[in-house]
Amino acid sequence: MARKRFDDSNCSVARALNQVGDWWSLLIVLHAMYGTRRFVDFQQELGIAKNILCDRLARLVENGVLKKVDVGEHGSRFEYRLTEKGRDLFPVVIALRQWGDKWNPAPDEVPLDLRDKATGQPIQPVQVQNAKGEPITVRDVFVPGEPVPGSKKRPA
Amino acid sequence: MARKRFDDSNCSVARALNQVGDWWSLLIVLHAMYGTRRFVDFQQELGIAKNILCDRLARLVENGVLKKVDVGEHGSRFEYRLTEKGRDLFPVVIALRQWGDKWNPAPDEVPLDLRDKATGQPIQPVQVQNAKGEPITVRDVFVPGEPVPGSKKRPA
DNA sequence: CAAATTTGGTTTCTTAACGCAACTCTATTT
DNA sequence: AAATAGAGTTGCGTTAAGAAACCAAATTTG
Repeated sequence: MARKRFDDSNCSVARALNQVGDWWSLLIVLHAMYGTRRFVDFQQELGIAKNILCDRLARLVENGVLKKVDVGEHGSRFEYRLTEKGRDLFPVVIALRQWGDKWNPAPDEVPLDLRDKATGQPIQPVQVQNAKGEPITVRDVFVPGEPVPGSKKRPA
Repeated sequence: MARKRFDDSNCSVARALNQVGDWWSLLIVLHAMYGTRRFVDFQQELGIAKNILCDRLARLVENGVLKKVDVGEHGSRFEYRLTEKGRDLFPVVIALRQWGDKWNPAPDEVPLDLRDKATGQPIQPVQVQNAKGEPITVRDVFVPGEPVPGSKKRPA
């Protein structure tokens, strides 16, 4: 996070970025979705400094993305698990993953083969869809009440 | 951006975050999707410092998300427009927007009413879908070749 | 034509965040 | 009882973010 806070911004994207918009938070959420739950595992998998990890986990818990669960088990006492709010970031993370795979592919990396447990089939690319379920782009949409974007510059 | 670079990370999410994962970049892309193109407009709409805006625009151009177009027009010489790569962030931005609207609603803000130009109908929530087009959650997927996430901790 | 403005950008300087390493504290294993 | 692991905290140096001032070219204004 930077110094500029957007908690009170009137833009929900800005507020969302305020919660998960820094370097590490989304990666933590990503790994949490992959099944990581414990402090040391996050630390080793991400290669993140411990104090930063502390800070990010605390903030994610504070924002309701993760919950801290006390598990009194063989030396490991806490687990960080996704809340519903956190799990709801699934489309965001997957969309970002697919974007990265498409536009910045690594030669030595397979482009994420996520599959449906029920069917074993690969998932579809995340896309924005209209009411009929057809994929649409940024050029196909408008915000009612505003001049159509692209035709003319917005007043402010 | 922070000091730790992920250009060479073997995770495409990390690499994606390397390009648009800081505070401002995604907001710039968002506003570009709303139709903003000129330096001063970005600056005023976002309330961003000019040097940071310079830096972010340059980086986004460098990464192929925006392109800088010289338009010799009444004192404004450049426009920053989305490339296809940039427009392809549409699902990411919308998913993030919808997540923010859902989980951090602002009392005085309407939760984004994006509509299809063709039909005038609102768009659907961005979701991850299986091969049949059914929405699925993080719990419904697995990565082939790995132990099923959630059942047991991954080796690394 | 000269002065003020606009646009896009650079420089300077302060402040805050990042990252490493070392240290702490509790619980567990040996 | 000593050693180890998990989960942090503290200190400190490095680096990036941010505000504000300054710059230069083109444009508008008077």
